[in-house]
Amino acid sequence: MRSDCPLNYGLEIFGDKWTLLIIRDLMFFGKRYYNEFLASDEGISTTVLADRLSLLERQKIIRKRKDKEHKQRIVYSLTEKGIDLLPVLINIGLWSDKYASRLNPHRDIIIGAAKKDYMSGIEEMKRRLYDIHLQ
Amino acid sequence: MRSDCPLNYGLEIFGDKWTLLIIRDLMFFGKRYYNEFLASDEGISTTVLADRLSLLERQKIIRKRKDKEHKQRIVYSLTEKGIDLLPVLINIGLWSDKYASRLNPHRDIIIGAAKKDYMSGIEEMKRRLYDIHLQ
DNA sequence: AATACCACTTGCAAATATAAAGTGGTTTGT
DNA sequence: ACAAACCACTTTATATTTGCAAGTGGTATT
Repeated sequence: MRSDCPLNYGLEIFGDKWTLLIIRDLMFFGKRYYNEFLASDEGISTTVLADRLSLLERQKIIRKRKDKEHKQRIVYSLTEKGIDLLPVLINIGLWSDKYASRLNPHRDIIIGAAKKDYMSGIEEMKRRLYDIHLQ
Repeated sequence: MRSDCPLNYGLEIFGDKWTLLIIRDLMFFGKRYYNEFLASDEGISTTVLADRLSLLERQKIIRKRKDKEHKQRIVYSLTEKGIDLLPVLINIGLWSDKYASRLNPHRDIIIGAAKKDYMSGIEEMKRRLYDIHLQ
């Protein structure tokens, strides 16, 4: 049910594991194509992926464009609204890093980017994401 | 499917709307009892509430205790692991506040607490939550 | 002693999410 | 030029989750 809580607004949109994993892939792993998302370690299904991409596009968190060279290929990228989710993802990552086992390969990409210099790290990452968004 | 990504660890646990709404109720609205959670605006069902409380307890994000005066009454509170989710919730709230309509009554409680002085606000709120946790 | 309250649990229908296979077009390789 | 492979999805069928109503075994209130 919808409510007037601002937290609930966000949770209605991305309070779902798969949605946030797609945003993670765009944000930290530089993925852009449908089949790149499909290949993620968590094993998202085509149905769920299509559903979430369409939801994210309707919410204007991501943008869909056709690749200039390959007509059948579609390029996804984060909008400003999507890029603004970086602090949310970073803080989920920092929390997980504190409470999960440290032995994993993705750790350096997500946590290393944030931990040492949290705010300036976010600014730098935002700039890079904007570049991709605007190119 | 489980993966080695630190983000995924967190999402496996609380990457679910209802779970985060319960944490919100504990964190910002001072709720402590089963029927207080049931009464939230979003209308959680008893089945889902019982399921999520048990999950959160198994993950040691919340703690269950019996009320001293009323034996049948059970008091829920956030553990340190739960309190450490504050930056996640705050940032979801800040994002929602930026992109949702501003006309809602919960806004001041969540956003007002964070926006003006973000870091020291978090520290103060953590202290209050620890007091509840330790009492 | 009866009634109300408490934190759940159970049973079941309905809604939702998911996997597996298929579709129609595009590009690649020969 | 033609077949095979690739692309981003749909469709179909099954599995899971959810909401609802009612019930449970206690405890507190009147």
